[in-house]
Amino acid sequence: MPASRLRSSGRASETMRRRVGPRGEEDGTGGNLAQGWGARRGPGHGPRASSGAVAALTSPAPPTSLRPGFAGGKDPRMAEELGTSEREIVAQRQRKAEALRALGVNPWGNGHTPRHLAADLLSRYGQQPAEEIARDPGSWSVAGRVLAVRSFGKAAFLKVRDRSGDIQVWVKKDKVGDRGFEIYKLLDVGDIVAAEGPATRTKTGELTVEAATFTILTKSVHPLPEKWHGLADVEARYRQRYVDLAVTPGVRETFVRRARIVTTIRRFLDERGYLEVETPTLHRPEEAGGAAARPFETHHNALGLDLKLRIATELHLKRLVVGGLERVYEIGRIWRNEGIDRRHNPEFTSIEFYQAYATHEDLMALTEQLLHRLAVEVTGSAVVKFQGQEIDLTPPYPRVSLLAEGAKALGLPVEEALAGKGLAEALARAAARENASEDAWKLEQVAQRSPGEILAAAFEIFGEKQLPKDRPAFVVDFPIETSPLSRRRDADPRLVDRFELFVAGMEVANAFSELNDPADQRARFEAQVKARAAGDEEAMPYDEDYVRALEIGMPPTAGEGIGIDRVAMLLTDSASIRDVILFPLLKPRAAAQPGDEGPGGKPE
RNA sequence: GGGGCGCUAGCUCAAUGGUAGAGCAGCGGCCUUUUAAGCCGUUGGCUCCGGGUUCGAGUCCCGGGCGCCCCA
Repeated sequence: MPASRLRSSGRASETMRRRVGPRGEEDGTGGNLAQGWGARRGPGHGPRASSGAVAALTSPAPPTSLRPGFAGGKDPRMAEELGTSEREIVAQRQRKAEALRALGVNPWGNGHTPRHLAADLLSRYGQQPAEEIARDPGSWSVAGRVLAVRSFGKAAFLKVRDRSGDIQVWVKKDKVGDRGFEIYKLLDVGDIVAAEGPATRTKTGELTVEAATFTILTKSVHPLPEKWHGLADVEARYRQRYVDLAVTPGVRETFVRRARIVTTIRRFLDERGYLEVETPTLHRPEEAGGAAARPFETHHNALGLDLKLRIATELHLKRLVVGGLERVYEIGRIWRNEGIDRRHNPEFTSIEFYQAYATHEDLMALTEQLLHRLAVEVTGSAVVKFQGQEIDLTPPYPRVSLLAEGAKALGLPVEEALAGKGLAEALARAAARENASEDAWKLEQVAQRSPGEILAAAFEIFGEKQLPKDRPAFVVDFPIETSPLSRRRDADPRLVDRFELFVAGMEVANAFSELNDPADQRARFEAQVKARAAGDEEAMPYDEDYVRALEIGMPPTAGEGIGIDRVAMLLTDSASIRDVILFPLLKPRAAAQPGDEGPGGKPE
């Protein structure tokens, strides 16, 4: 089987670079899909803002104390007039929170449930003109984060965002009353507010809730990024994704799409009789996960057991096929202890699925259907735009022979290349040709390996860049050496029945007819063990239990892995995998070492 | 691991080696139909960190940190 179902991110190339082995897979987010963000709160709980007044009365002063060292002669009462460094802004806002308490409003209260969404107003009124809305303005109860405030003396327009979109709220003193307006005056951009009132359309044409009641539900004490440019600092965006999601256009949509991708895949497979399962993420050291990758190591205390985080879900899933679950899939997290770049994050999500009585050919057709459906359901079109390139995901996808293209790149006939005849010389020539490039180094690295591995490397270096850019392509004809879990091809035992799907230069899927001959599997594992002994840290361990499972008998099966993150990149036009992972792994910021004098710290 | 680029106010960005600035946000004032509302006034700085050169460093040099891109 698929030695490594693909990893969502084109690790394949990396893999090949290093050792031409199987590649990984990935997995999906576990369990529940995005079901909705719905509010699950029940009916109102108790009183709101019950004891605010007491607190307020007893704490009118805290603010000033928050500003150390600012004795500069200003009236402490007017502390608000002091500066606006972040610390000062926080202090100001906390003071406003206290003022809210004095008004009987708990600045971090609970118990309010809006009855409508921004989108509800839009679907009710659409483009109706003001006069028509006025005939049935209703009473709309909305809540959300304030993203902008345009204020006038006794009125203001707020841009409020909830999970469905944005809605303007119009706060007018004569409508919300004195108390409501006092509350409004303590509002800052970033606060969560609730408003209720009739719908209207303003002179400028914007659908608006004209608040009859207005309150602040949650005080935000840190200033939000500037409204026009938003958060541009990439590092800040990843480290404070909550801010990024709140203010950066498109970020929410990206993750909504990602969730849709996962649900669509589930539906697609469920419709075809697949069973979703969950297999262990903690593996014993002697277990082969099913990919070529270095694992994260961990330890179970109570059992005194060394464990590793899974690098693939493959071998467990195939055990389930042995057990009679003929169509299974798992969407879940995979960990690989590798470098980080635009296409790789140490933890990522894969889906692997296995279907008994199917071949890799069947999976090619299935993959085409799935990708097409994902594009249509998630983006609305079979033609997606990725980094300026239009890519048509309408089947069928062309097939490219790794073997033929690899040999061609080396200037050798296929048979000679596979036999290893003249390979070394051809490789040397190719390396020389690539002189200026770093690829020469890669070619040298594989020079001592088997013909199949050399051909795979040659394809990776020369062939991948020739793949069509305006549509996906299946790469087929993989050498057996690169695929320790794939079924040997009946017509040519030097090859396996495997394919990889490339889109936009990324390896998006990896699949094969599964190897179910236990004796062959033993031999493949032995070869892996040898490779490991020879220094290949990504080679698999010999998984005795898996071979035993094959001895029980696995029906003829085909399996595939798809990198969810890469599909998400493709369908959200994201250049970096970090843009489709909510909390990508980053190095911690230096924790300033006070005691650290550093070099030259001493006087002499 | 190597190379390039970046790091200045809460945010987005300026600043021939010579007093660290603007816009937004904030604060005060005016303003009950705004759309980056507007007008007047105003506060706010460990210029990523540590050394060095210099009369003088955000700027030049060395070392370090984090990030991005390319390469490995």
